[in-house]
Amino acid sequence: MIAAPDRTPLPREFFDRPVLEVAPDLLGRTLVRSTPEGPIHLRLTEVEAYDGMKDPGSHAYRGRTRRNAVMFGPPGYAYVYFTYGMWHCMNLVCGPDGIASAVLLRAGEITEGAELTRSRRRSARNDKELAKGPARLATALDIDRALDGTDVCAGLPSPLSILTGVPISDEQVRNGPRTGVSGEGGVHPWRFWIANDPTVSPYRAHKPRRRST
DNA sequence: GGGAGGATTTGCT
DNA sequence: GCAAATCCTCCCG
Repeated sequence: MIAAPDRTPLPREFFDRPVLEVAPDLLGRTLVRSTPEGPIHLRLTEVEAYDGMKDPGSHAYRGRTRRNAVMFGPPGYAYVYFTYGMWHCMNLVCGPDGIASAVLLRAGEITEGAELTRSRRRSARNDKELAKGPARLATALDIDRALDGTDVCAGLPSPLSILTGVPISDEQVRNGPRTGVSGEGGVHPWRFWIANDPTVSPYRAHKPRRRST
């Protein structure tokens, strides 16, 4: 018999572990974004781990700044940053207070409230593309820096929380190099996704940008 | 489906 | 100044 999904939010202890344990364990869980129009549910299908100050791919590599301060705090909080002049990306802070590790939420499947996301994702040609990529995910769920530092373990109602759900089996987890990470930080196979899931974003190696003419 | 080029602004060196 | 944990449109095949 199949157990019903557990709708309690993941407790803080879930995030208070090494980030390389937490990242694959997040796959298949449901991120709940509560909005005035109603809840949006996102089943996580792809994530990336950023492992502390030693990780050259991490925003924490060059130390604490105002931008990345949440990464250095306690686990179970959202770190939301702005990049490329246009986009937001969301992470979940892991490990104990003082260790700047986090998991980037890269893609997922909208399982409830898709109609609330389509007006923000006009370029999506089908529902699989609504949250296929970290900035698309944040756009679909109306996530911006106002949510930086949000406690995702506070319990409902909260702007953001993660339902315990039903974890997926290890056999369904794949891993490989991180996407779009420059330099030596890109070599770590710390991107995790669900095998054969159509909402996983395509792999793209980092490409330095040329100056405009 | 994949590559090139542009968009657009913040944060840090 | 310039790079940035990206995405979109256009074009090609």
